[in-house]
Amino acid sequence: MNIKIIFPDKKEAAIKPGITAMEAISEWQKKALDSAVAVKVNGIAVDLSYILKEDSIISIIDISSAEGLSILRHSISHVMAQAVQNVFAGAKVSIGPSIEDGFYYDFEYKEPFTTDDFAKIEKRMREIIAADYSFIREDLSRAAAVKLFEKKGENYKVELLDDLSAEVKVVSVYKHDDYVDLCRGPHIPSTGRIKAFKLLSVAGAYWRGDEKNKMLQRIYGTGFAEENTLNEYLKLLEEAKKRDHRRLGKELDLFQINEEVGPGLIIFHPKGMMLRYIIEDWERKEHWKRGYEMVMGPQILKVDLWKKSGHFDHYRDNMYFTEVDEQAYGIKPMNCLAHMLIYKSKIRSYRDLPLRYFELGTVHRHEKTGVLHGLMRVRQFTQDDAHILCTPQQLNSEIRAIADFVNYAMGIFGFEYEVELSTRPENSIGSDRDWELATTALENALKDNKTNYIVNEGDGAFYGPKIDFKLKDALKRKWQCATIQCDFTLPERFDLNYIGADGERHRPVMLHRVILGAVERFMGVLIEHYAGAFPVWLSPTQSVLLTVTDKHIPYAEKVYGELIAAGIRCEKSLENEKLGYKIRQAQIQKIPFMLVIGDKEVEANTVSPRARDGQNLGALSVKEFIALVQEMCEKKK
RNA sequence: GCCGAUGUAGCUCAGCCGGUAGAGCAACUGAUUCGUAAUCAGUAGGUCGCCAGUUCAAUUCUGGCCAUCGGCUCCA
Repeated sequence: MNIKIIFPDKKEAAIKPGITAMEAISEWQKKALDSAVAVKVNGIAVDLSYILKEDSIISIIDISSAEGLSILRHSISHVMAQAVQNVFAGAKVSIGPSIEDGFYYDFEYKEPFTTDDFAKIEKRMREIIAADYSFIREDLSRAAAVKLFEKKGENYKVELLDDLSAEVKVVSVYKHDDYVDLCRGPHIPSTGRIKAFKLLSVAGAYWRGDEKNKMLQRIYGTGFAEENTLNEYLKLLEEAKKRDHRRLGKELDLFQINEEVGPGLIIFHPKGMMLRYIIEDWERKEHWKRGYEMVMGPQILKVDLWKKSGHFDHYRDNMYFTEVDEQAYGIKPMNCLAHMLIYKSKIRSYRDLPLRYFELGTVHRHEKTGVLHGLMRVRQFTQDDAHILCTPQQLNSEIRAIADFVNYAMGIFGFEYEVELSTRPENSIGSDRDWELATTALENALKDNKTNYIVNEGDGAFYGPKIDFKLKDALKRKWQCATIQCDFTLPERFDLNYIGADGERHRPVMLHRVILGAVERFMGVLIEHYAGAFPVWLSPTQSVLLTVTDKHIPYAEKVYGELIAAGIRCEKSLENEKLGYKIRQAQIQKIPFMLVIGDKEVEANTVSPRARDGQNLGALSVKEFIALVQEMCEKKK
């Protein structure tokens, strides 16, 4: 009995069962095999050597697809694991998946690996690739697999096998040369198919991502179909480094982090502070437009209040404490407490709700040393924080309005973002029912707004579930900025009430939310997003006056006076240098407009703006230039 | 906090097997007065992250600490 095979072009073939997918494809379109790394049979990814036993719809997994590249990288990780074991006898393997831009493999070994070892490992990898070993899949009973890896002393693999659910009776292993790995596959047909790879870095990583477990050594690498795409990627990494906000922060004189002051504490220089002021100023107005009221709480609050809120029990490790007049105080790590006390200062009616309290609130959190990172992860930061107190009925529209606000704000800056819904964590307060209500409220709002999101189980705050909005930095690392957290618990703990239409007391719900998140982090992402070349409305310096010779200084001073009087942020470059030099300096500082001032301009009473992109705007009167900049600010350009 | 790497002039980086340090840019001084990405010459600038130890002698070797970088864990 023949079986029916349907190829990607819908062509059908009747073949004898028992031939491999590769053979079947070869009959269909031999050329397709040149760039095929694996194949999908009835929607399931398998090796090209997969034996066809039943009617099958076949599609090719090509190296040019994301899936194909991922399979290639996974195979490279196996080759690397073998190479590491060959070079470092006794190294134990654990897991080695492909990841977004490459792959890694985690090892246990008595000595630390360093990047100096890469040359040796890569050399051995090239030998393995040159030998063109086939990847051979073998299905084993679970017991046989345990025995196999026990014999090899691969206790991490044994642990993985032990933890499989009881229903799993058969597992697969992949072999090439003398290397065997527990693996679902699929893999490329043979090691010789690897054309371009590079090991990138070593790092510690806890076994199974749990800090209670042993720390293994992770080697990161990447691989591509061809040498030139690999080189392009490496070049891209170099380019990304130039966008690093820590580097640009120094080059553009925006901020410093000083060892004498302490880690994770930011000192804003004039230009960084100007950028920050512009962002905050814009944001305040956006809040007023949306019915928020500005408030401000104190920096330190008595410890008893933090006990009442649950922060002392659940957040203490992240808090700083101090003592004043024999009274214990906690330095605020969040802004919500004062906002609740504002709510409580009066009897509230359902007619008053929702109340939206907004505070650019500076908080302190004791972050672990190893996580500090430029502006992105600091110990003192300012949140554009708000707490919305509303009735349960208002919850949906409030959440949706916040999500729209976030979307509007991100649109102003041209950010793409990802949305995650985080559910109840282990160490949390509140009843199951409240968590259920809160989570559903968030989820419904996302659905009503037709937002794509993923669910992050157990990643919520201790008092409630949250919607997180994540932005990416230059190296594609994701940073949480905006967040909406739904909280039934703190209103309970603080006994917040409102009088309903029925004359009875009711409990309001509280939303915690930030739009930009932490101003510091947002600025960090923003700097990388624009690579330091801020649009005119955000640029700390919008224009710089460049004199051709000393004799143009008086006119430049006059223009300067007019520009700053009109609110244009302007600098003077009057030093005795050639114009080319001044332009280069201004270009490096990424200033949007350079105003050239020479004889022509003095005579005609004009300025000649040169845009950052090199474009010459011709002669403009000072008034015209002011209008141009003001219009760009107005339009957020 | 954990694993690894790194720390030399304001910045970017050299400096071998121990004999108290250099380059480019920036700064300063002078000359030049110049039209769209670097004018020339000169000068100055360093407790070699900090603290111990080994040594006749430590930027160099050893230990501890601090900070930074890449990850892990955690997070705005």
